[in-house]
Amino acid sequence: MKKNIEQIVFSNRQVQIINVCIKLIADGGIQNLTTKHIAEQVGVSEPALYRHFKNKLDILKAILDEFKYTSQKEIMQINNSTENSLEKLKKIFFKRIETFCIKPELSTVIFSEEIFQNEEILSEKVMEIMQLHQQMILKILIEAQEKNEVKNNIPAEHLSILIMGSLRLLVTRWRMTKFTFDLDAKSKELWNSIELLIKE
Amino acid sequence: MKKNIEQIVFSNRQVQIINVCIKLIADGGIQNLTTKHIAEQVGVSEPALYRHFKNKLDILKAILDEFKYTSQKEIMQINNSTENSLEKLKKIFFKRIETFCIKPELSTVIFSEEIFQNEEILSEKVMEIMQLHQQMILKILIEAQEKNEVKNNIPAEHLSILIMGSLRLLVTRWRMTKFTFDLDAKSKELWNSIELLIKE
Amino acid sequence: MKKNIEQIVFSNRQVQIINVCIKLIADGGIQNLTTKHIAEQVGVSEPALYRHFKNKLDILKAILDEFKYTSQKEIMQINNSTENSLEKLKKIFFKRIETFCIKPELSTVIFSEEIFQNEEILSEKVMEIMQLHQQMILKILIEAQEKNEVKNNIPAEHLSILIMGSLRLLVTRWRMTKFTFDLDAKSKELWNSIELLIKE
Amino acid sequence: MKKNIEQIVFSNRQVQIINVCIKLIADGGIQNLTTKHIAEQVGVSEPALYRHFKNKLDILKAILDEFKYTSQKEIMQINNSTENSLEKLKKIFFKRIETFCIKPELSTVIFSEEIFQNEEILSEKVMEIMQLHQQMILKILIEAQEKNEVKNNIPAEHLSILIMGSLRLLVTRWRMTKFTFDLDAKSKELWNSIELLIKE
DNA sequence: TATGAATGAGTCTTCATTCAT
DNA sequence: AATGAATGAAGACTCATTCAT
Repeated sequence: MKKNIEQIVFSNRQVQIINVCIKLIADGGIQNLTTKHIAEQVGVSEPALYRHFKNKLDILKAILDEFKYTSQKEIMQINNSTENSLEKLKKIFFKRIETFCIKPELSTVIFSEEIFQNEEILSEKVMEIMQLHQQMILKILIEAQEKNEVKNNIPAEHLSILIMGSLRLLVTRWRMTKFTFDLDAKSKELWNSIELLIKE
Repeated sequence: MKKNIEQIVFSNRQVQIINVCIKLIADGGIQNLTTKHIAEQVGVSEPALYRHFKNKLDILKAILDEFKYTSQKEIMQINNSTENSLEKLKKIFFKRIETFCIKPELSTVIFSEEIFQNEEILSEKVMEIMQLHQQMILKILIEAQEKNEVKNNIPAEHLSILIMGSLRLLVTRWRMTKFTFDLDAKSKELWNSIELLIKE
Repeated sequence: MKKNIEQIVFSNRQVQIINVCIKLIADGGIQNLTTKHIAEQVGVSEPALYRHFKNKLDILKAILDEFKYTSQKEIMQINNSTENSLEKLKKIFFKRIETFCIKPELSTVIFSEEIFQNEEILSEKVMEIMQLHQQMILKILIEAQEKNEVKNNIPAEHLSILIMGSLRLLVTRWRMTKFTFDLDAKSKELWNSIELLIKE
Repeated sequence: MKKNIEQIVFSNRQVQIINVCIKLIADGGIQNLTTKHIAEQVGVSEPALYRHFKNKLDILKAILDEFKYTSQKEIMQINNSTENSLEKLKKIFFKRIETFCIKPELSTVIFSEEIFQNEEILSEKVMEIMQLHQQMILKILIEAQEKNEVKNNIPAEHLSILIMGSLRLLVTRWRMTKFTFDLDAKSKELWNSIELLIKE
């Protein structure tokens, strides 16, 4: 919010590599992300990867930058709309769900902070992404409480943890059951319950 | 619940190795868990490890088995007490928090399902552990609803996701901020809010 | 005879590796065939070997395939000639001797079935090679008996064992005396005796 | 013949270890002969083996010494009998077959000179054993030729190669077909053919 | 832009052997 | 006579990366 959103431009090949990497991590964890596997999946030789990224670390950075950029844009857009606060929260909630429905592998990568804890620079980026969401949701929740759209007797921070925590856990369960249930439907039901609970 | 709890006995050395491994994973992710590092931290040569575990996979299995065994015991004990249902939930909630306060590294390992997704047998164990908790909490929540200790207009499953999801997210934030805030205090506040929300 | 001869193409490096391996086995047995030694003798690093063969087993397979292919070709060629049967036998006999004279190390590898008994797939290949020779020699011997070139009162199978057995033992002695006698000369003398014995 | 036969005394445990080793080599080649496997099969711990043999090399020496001692005794006995020369040859021939019939694994070890070529001291012992047999057979063959029991127009050395070579090959085939044919019967038939060929 | 060949550093694991008990 | 614990050396193989073409 403080920093400007940096426009990121990736070449087609870079985007392809990023997506292949997300899939590889989703499939077999960070240990599955080897240059050999990436090259195989992309359909080029290993050295070719180095034309597009300086090294493996740079690919991981790119994954996070891409995600950060996209979700930042989405969140901003929702926040700048004229809807009421509760509606904004709902939109953010479902935007995330939508992202994962479209690209399920992403959920594995984004919610596995462990993957990026090896490198200072990566774990910082993960923190940034988490805070980005958290602060925006907190801000909107406080607005909502001020406008009496949401209960006042619960600290906004706790509401934020409840909402995002349950979103994360639902997605985690979806992922662990190999995406076998309908995340879209389940998340709508969950949101209804959340609304019921937090609304004044 | 269906299966009997299997008693697991690990030698001193095995327990030491298990703990070293948990620390290594917490420090630098699964990629940091190499036989070289384990041996260094334990203070023996690499081959010596193979006297105590068949191979690396067996150590990871042991970590999960240990945790499963311990939390199963705790949960059973709480469930068999004569307290009311809400009190039981609270006890389970704080028991988990306590476990992580005592051994913070464990939180990294236990909530990073990604670590274990490489191997079928490990991800199955992770699923078992998750289901163990989930099912017990669900059961207690339903009892609580029947006894009107907890709101009836929200599906128990959603309440379960809210409770466990927020617990997980709080712990995750604690971990990502390098254990710099007082988890014990924060969790108590969070629980108060949860109670406020879900009580009739 | 039933199956077609499969053309095998090995790169220069592959051929070099194969030959180095044959030498290493001849020098110090299968226990001497380590990736370290192979790499040293080839003059590359150990990992480089894996660019040319999937693993060590594949190198051993290649050794046998190469030999099988070569001797199959030779035998076929001799068999398809218009010479009389005894002459064919002689040609096959001396062809094998010639092969070993040119590449003495090969004798160690080829007659040491023990080397390959570790792996099902290798011992099968060894069997194939043995049967290939045996069946052809048997066929020619039976023809020879029918044409009265060779004694009829001895089963062809026994003659085959006598011929191939003595060839093998002569080569084994040559090998065990570190190739110090003139195999070429000795084998000619031996063949004369064999002819004297088996001719009508 | 020149040297005296050295009496060798092995303890029960030593004999057990020797036999286990022979089986292990027969089963999976020299690479299968590890202290771990030996200990497992004997039913003791690895260090216990070192109470009975100085090291692994000493076990291999013992295998060869045992075999040498036994066959030396047998051969001497046969040679000292009053039978005619051809009969002696036959006895030696069948004595070896009998040995293998009783202890099939031995055939793998004894005819796989490659196993012992790693160590000078072992390959020397193998040579000694081979020469022991060869020289005795040669001596008897020459006697037989002098007494006109056997053809004179073939060098005794060639007859020796034919006899021992075919014995070896028959046994090798028996071994490679996993001892599935009746070696005893087949060897009798083979000997008949040999006699037919070499008798005057 | 791409690749075939290569490699130093490191992976997990097994080897024969020793030592204190 | 035997073992539990340990280890230096070595085993096969993989890693990310470089370089010449």
